[in-house]
Amino acid sequence: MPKLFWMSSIQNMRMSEGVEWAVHCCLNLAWTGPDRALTATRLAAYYDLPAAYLNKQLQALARAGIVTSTPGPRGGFRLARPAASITLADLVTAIEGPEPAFRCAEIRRRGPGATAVDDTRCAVDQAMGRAELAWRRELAGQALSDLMATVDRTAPDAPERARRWFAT
Amino acid sequence: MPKLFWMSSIQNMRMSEGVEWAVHCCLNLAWTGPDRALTATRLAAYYDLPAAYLNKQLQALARAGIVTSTPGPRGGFRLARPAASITLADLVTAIEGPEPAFRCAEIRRRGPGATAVDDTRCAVDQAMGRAELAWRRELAGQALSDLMATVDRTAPDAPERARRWFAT
DNA sequence: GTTTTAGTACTCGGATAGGCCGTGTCCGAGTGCATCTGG
DNA sequence: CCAGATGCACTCGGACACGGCCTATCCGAGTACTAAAAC
Repeated sequence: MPKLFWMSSIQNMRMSEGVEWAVHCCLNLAWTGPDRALTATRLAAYYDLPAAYLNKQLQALARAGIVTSTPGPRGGFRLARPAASITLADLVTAIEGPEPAFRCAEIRRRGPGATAVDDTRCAVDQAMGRAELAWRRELAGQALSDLMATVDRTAPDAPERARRWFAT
Repeated sequence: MPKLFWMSSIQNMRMSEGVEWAVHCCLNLAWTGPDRALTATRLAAYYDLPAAYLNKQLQALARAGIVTSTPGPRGGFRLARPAASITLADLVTAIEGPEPAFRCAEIRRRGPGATAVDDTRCAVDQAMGRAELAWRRELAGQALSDLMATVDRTAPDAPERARRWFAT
């Protein structure tokens, strides 16, 4: 029997799904406004997510200075600054970390083929770095306010519905 | 003792190091030329890498049609087409797979905040898709021949040294 | 009635387990070469 | 000497373990509100 269905190991380089959670949560925080704080539990309930784990992601945002956290009753999270000055690059960096996806292991300096120890940069690393720079640049060009505008255009009732649900 | 050193979980979204291996190996294949095949064992020895695992990566390249493999004595791998028509995007896709790094889980359709089931695309997914498109576009703009030119400029003796080592 | 004070419920915060995928290794199928043998 | 058959060594190819990181969860520290009690 020939092996027709055989999928290679194709699922590498996955971004943490916490990024999607973070962006959606920040949208809700922006719609709610700075006067009211939303708790991790409530945000998790809105999207049917594990509350404790979402809390972990929000903590990362707090450490990055994107949101502020207040403990105790009537506490929760709120945006630390206007939505126009929060970019997708900020959010991705806060969750995924500042490390680039491609890390040059400098294999060119290992084994018999080792090049002389000079200060030249690996050509592969350079090319990959350029690509990743383009990626981050594109992310930095999209602010949270831009996403809000897009949602206002594609699903105009979503913000009001969220506001209403979180108000209760 | 206060915990001064505390790093958050910052190591996400890592690209497989097999990509770096693949690119360097393809460079050597290009320098060697299509007349001679290089075995996985020999390529691994050149960079002091685990031979069997490198073989696995080269198999992925073979499946993608980037290299051709010939079994038996005097067998090995060689480039399937000229270096100018092999882009970094091809290599990354061959190793990492065609799936994008960001996969929208559509959490906006879950829980009480679920939007109506329409055909609109998630705004977050759109923005992330744009960024990843820019990344892939930059990768597609760099061919293997461009990398060879860069190496010729920064380390002019590397190609000849490789040719000589692999010739023995 | 006002002020103080204790209690309580609720929130974030970090430390702690489980599962999946990348990393690494192994052995079998197939091929080309070299050698040996017969003409 | 030459042609054919045989054995062998070498290669890729896919199947099998191990470990690290993401996912998920739990309990403790801290705070604001509530309510009771004393003045």
